[in-house]
Amino acid sequence: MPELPEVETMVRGIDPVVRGRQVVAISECPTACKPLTVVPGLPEIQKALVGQTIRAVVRIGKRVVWQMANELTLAIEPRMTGLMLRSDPPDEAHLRLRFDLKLGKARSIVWFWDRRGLGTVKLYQPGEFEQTVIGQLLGTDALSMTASHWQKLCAATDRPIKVLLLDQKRVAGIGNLYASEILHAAQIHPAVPASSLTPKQILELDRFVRSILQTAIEYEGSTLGDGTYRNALNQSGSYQNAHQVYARVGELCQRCGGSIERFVQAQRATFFCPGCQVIGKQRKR
DNA sequence: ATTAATGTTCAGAA
DNA sequence: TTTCTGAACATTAA
Repeated sequence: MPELPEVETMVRGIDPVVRGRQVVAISECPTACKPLTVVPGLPEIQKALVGQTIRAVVRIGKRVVWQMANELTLAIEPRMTGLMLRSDPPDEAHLRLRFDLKLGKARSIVWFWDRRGLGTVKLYQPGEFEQTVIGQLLGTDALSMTASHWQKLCAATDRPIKVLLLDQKRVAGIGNLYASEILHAAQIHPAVPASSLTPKQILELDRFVRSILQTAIEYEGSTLGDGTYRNALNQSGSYQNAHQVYARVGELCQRCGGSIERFVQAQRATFFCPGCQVIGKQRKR
């Protein structure tokens, strides 16, 4: 679930107890059901990071990234259910990693908690993260996109616009939930080929990508029905209350009164309003 | 009690 | 080269 707003909230939440601190210990949690993916391996990460200082914590796409003073990079990818916490976790059973940090006499503990265990923690050598992840796996950050960049991306493919929004190699940060919300705000049908968007729709897309993601950050993300997502203090986000279409099948569109529908695209649930997100609308005048 | 579905990513196949 | 499929896992709803 964690998409750009949720990961940004995690980064901001742990920053006060991570940035500028020294790593005292990194340990596996004995209660964890199964180990998660740690690359190259926990012993190697411990050896490389213990005693080192964390220069900064930043969000890169949907990853929480620790930039170490010695130029190493630790990238934590929450995937479906991972959380970074600086307080008591939702439960003890799904704690995966514990980071003990210090600044002078001040000590802090940061947890990586992950219910499904699909998250990953990877250590990168100097320059490696920039080259392999930023350079090869991720496109421009969604908050840094421009209308002309959207124009180029959309013109280059006939894939449905919603599928394009989810392609991290093209645009980094947008996930399944916000893709539906953004397209509803921009009044674009999720299934239209990206190449068929009108100039006006490109401008609307550009505008709402930013405004929806920024608002969702202000609301500290979306905590869905199962309550999995929490901020760094184990509190729910509140952007779910602002959702217009996501998981609202059968409810009435607040813009046009249409009944929200769901369909499957690229094996993912898509939500939209058939009343104001119409295929071919761009051809009318 | 099985089966389907859930927010993400990517290796491998088409 | 680009795009699609299935698998990784735990939990809940049907």
